[in-house]
Amino acid sequence: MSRTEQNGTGRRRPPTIHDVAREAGVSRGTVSRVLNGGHNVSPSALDAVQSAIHKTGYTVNRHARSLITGRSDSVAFLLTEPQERFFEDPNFNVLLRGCTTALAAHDVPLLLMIAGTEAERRRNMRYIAGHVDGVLLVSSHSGDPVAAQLHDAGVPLVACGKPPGQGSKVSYVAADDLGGARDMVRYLYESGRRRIATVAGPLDTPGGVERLAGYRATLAECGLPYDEALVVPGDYSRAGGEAAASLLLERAPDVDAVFVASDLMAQGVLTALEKAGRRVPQDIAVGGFDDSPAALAARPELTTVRQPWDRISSEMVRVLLAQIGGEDPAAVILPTELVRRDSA
Amino acid sequence: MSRTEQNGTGRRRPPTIHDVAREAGVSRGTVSRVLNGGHNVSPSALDAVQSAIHKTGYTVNRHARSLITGRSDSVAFLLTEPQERFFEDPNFNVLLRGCTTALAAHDVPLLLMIAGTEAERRRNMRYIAGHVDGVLLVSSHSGDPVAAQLHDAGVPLVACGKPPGQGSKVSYVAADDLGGARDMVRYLYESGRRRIATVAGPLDTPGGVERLAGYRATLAECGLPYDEALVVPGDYSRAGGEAAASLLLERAPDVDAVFVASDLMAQGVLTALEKAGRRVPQDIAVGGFDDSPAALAARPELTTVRQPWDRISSEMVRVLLAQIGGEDPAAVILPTELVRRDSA
DNA sequence: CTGAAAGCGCTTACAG
DNA sequence: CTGAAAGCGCTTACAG
Repeated sequence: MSRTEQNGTGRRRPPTIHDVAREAGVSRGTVSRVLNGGHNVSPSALDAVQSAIHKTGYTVNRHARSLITGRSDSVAFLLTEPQERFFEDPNFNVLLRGCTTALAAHDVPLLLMIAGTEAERRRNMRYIAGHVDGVLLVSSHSGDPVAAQLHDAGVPLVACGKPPGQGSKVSYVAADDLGGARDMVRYLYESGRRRIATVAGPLDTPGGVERLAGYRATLAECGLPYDEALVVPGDYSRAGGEAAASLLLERAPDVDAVFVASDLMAQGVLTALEKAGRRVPQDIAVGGFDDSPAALAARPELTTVRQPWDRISSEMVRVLLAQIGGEDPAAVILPTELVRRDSA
Repeated sequence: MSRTEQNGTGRRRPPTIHDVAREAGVSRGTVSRVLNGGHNVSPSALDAVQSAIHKTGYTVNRHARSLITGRSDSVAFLLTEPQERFFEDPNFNVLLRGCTTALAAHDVPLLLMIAGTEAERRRNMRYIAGHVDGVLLVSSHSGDPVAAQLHDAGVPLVACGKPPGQGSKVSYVAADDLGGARDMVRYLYESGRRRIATVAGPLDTPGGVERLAGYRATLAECGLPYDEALVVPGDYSRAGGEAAASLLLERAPDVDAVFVASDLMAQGVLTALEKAGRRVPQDIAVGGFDDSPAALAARPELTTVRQPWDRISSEMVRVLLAQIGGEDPAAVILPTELVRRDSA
């Protein structure tokens, strides 16, 4: 039975470097050199090998390569979020798809790992060390030890958003939360609003903190007083936004604008305002954050702050691959953009 | 430098089967036998190896194992949907998470592959053959050739929903779409509705066809006439549902119930009915399909047909792993359940 | 039940 | 620029 014939299982035995070498009339070492950049290979040998590769349909056996290089040429996308948030929040999809696509361009497969429970987290950590070249980490809890653990284990890592309490040892990519919040609040001010409230994100997440800081700083810049009654914390969920808005209307019935720290919460805010009989934007202007699919699904469509998800995911991938290649960690902050629609 | 000391890169050199064998005082072959089920190993050797594994912190090098076994011990989750649907439809998240978790229980990593374009599809197909033991396929287009291609390439495969035109050669797991539609339509009938319309799914998808068939059959069983004016096709998107409902109100203003083939479309239907000033469920009852997170986000909350996503994903994984292990393809149909909430 | 040995497909000094 | 050779960490007949 020749090497390329059917074997018993119905799968063909794929060609190896040896088949290519024989076909090209060179040694296996030369074929390998061609595969790895073509350095120290004569033009004629290069040519012969390339057409032999084409003719045989050869593709490298990654297991054999990984065994010797010690690299897996794959990357994990590790999500440490409770189940509900992953299902509800469209931002994760955008990010996951962006990273998958950006990695595919480098021929690097993405292993999806989800750690909703402590047991899953341990299992994933065990797998990561030694099976994956690096990790794209999506996690927002300040209590989450996974960034520190991965860093300590020497695993190349880039987080989406600044991991709390990691100083600058860990790479991350984030939008300019503070600047985005500032743009929105200034926009509300310039459209004549003077009682501007905010539904904040969780204050144990860097994004939540920064957006609130941007709100507060801009109020000061505009000469508006900071009124604690106008600040309500949220949890990035739709239901949380609705509850926050109800509370807000109770505490400050004269509010004329709300900056909401996420589009999903803003959807909840819209629901609460509608129930309360307040018109948006006539009575109360509502500004969101993210420009996620939720912004377009909302009624009215949300004026919001766009996070550049495509760039966030491609930068995460770029920084991670660089780090796997030996570069030092880096933090990347990307600008946001105010998107005007109907809610403010 | 001993084998377990730091090397230059800050990573430790992980223990190998050789370290375990030395520690346990047996040969590497015996260690390997323990690793692969412990057959033909004496109790005392088993014991020595197990504690040596524990002591050294040994984990198998999957690359070395794969090189020799020819298996990768990994599985691809291949999504061939246009970008928008993946972002909008929460069903994908539920399925993706379910499969990830079910595979994790078998220590099998999931490679996420997304093929939105023809180029991505080709790249993924090239990667799959030889790098992955099997594929979980999520794709609904009747024109999609990927199921046939994978099958022809001899790659173990299980689809979510019956792949169009594949006979019974390809394994799949699906909900009982026809039965679910029947339950809903019968429920609407029994609550007194007599002008029951439907917003159907795409008719080039098996789910769309089956749910429509269930609608039609139940009408007949209830002695209601089949009126083409009451049947509007949709595309599983929210916007499509809204458009369909507008059209429906125009064609049949006396409609008193709508069975909508997906929750996301049902959200759009609710929006259109609200705009038209129709109360739900008083004037018009609305029944959805999926029991996705969209059903709970809708106002009023949707009465719908639950697809058992947890079981669908775990069955997909079970059937795929069985097939990788040599079993024949199989089709699995899972029962649905009517979930009563506020919209009908 | 066990060990010695071959070999999976590749990369990489090494010597020329 | 090139080939011969060692070796990555494992599994699996084979002989005992």
